[in-house]
Amino acid sequence: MARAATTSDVFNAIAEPRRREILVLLRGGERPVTELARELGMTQPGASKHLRVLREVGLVRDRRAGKQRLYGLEARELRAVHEWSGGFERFWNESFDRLDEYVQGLGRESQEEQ
Amino acid sequence: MARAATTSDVFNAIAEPRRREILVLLRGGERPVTELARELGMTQPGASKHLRVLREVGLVRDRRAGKQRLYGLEARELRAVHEWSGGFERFWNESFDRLDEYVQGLGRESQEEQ
DNA sequence: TTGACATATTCCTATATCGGTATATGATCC
DNA sequence: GGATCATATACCGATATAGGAATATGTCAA
Repeated sequence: MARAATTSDVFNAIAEPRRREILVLLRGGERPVTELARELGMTQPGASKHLRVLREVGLVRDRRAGKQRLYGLEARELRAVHEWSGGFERFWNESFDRLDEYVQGLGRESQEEQ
Repeated sequence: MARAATTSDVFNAIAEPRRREILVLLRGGERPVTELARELGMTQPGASKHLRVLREVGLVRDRRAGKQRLYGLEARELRAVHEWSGGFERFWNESFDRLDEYVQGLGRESQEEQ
């Protein structure tokens, strides 16, 4: 078995950095493919292929506007990612607490050294 | 070029569902590989390989405990995921607003049909 | 219809999986 | 040391990329 398809999952879709960049750019409003490609320094086919993945997982919607096709954000699915990662909030706070203890421990040690 | 390494990024590491399951399990406390494998219905080498990825991106730490090696959560890096996805919060709310408008639009249409 | 512009798809190659099986490494205890 | 338990690694196969180049599809306008 190989890695799961990028279109199988929002988590897989946003694993690719360029796709995350696209999503961030789209926060600034709808855009055609060529503009996205230009702003991100990639080829038009490259951008098109990433947008296809994003569309298949529902992170992006498209609509025709004359000769162009405008892509826009459809962020609903990102909520799942936010909530899943939020389920670990108390653990990263815990980590920081442990870090604090560690730093205090260092402080005590340096006092003992003197 | 192929897909980026799973160890290149927290986003890539958590793209794999089994790895997300492992992280969730570890919220219940440290565990040895064999127990994780048993609880998730996968082989021991399978679990080991996933844990290696998680360790390389810093989502998991390990410590020896006698004959066993205990794996524990290191959730700090998940904060980045939470914050990144949180940057889209106002957009998924917007999406719901648009959905409301859409539903109201449907309502108007059905009234017009009568 | 033809031309021009915008976008999508196809074909290609190199690469990095994921899962399974077999095996190697490591630690503990006698 | 040797046996045993716990874990990691190596090897294999099938598969799904991501990017680049070339090309196909689609849309508008005259």
